[in-house]
Amino acid sequence: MTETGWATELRDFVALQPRKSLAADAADNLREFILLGKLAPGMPVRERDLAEAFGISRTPLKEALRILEGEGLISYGPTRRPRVADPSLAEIHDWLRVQGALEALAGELTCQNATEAQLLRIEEINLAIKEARDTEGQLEAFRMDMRFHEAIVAASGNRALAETHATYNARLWRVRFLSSQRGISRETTRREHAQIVEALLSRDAAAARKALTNHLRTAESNIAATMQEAK
Amino acid sequence: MTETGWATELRDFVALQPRKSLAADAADNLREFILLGKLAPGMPVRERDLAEAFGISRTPLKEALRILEGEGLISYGPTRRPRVADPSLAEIHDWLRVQGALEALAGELTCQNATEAQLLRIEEINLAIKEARDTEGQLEAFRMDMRFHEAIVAASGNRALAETHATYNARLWRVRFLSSQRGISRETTRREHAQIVEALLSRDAAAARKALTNHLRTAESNIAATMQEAK
DNA sequence: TACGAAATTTTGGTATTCCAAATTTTAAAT
DNA sequence: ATTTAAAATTTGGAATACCAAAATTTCGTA
Repeated sequence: MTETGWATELRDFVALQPRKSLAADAADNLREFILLGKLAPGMPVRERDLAEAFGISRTPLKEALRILEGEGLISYGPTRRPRVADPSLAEIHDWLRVQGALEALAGELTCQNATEAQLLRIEEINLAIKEARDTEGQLEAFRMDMRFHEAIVAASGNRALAETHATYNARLWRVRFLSSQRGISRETTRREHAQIVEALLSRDAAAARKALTNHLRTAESNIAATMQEAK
Repeated sequence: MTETGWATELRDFVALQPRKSLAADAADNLREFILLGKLAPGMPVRERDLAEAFGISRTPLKEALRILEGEGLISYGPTRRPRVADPSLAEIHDWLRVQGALEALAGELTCQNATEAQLLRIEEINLAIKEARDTEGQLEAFRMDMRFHEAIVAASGNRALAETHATYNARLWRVRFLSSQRGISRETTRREHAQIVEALLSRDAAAARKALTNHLRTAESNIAATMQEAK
């Protein structure tokens, strides 16, 4: 009997997502390690050790390092030796400015293009953040916060924007997480998120741009404060 | 005799620039090929053939493909087979929006941070564009135009912004080049460039943002027209 | 002739190996 | 004890070999 119907359909569906490579897996795992601080910033990365740790050869591991280089999590020295990135405050400042511009654009586009359902989903996530703060741990609440911003960018309908934004999110994840741990300005965050949601729901592009830009500025000073006292 | 003085200094200086790898070279060459249209958009890329053509093995060539993937010049299908990217008008539209946001930010930052010398250099490049249009060929004039925008972004002093902008430049290079070949709206370009330079020289951040955003809108409609009639 | 299945070829992913550059260690000289 | 040169080690870059998945061709059957 020739295969037909749902079986074929399911197989095609599965086939649509590119089969994950060892390199992509390693990149995911390594990213997690770096973001959670299990690999200290500035620490040299030895390909052979890491490859052995992951149980893969150097070839895919090298590729994983390249991926993370693109995300700013791994940096290469003048002699091509990789190490865990250790961005200065000035670099992070630069990243936040770009991230701000991207989110501001996302806000505008989302006001224009998002479906009503997408906007409601954004509002929903924002409400879930508060709950997560109480019921789940800090980390889960932080993850929810990231998802809030991702949802806004996704709703813009601009795939390139979403991808570029994602790489900046990766670079900034750790420092933003540390900053959020300080627990300052919870009330400020709540208010700024409310402003963002309100602007989006009323599809006021200018207000959305303003609210998101302002939100990033706040993040900037929080991060600066965090890094100062960490030093 | 122990090596000292200028010899050591020179060696250290040379050592500072990362030795370029075969992969980086191949990426440069391949990028050129794609941008000049010697590899048609949509064409499948066979690693073995290309590696042989470049006289290198597949290992560094593969890496070169990854680099160009990051720049949007190579895309991978569901079965991990690489091909020369063939962006739709919708995708290009998305890219231009992001590029616009990046340049708008660059305009703001340049007004704040650029040295006087950098601003004069930007003005100088803009003047050189007109000359190149007469004395040199179209391609040289186009390259000068790219340099104009690069100089603005570089003057912002934000390295991450410059890098991200560069990747979008790479993606958009070919379609912008084709669009510029149509030769329409030379006068419009001249006027818009003048507005940009004026805003920067007077360090009027709001005006710079506006002028650059507007310039990108113009590029957008030119490109749309070019692609329509090419189809 | 048209269709489909099986055999063949092609292709990218990965492991292994070798090599040159860079780093570290060792040892000798002052 | 300090410095410097040479030897040994470590490290990333690149070539090669092999494999499984995918695409193509071949060939038999209706």
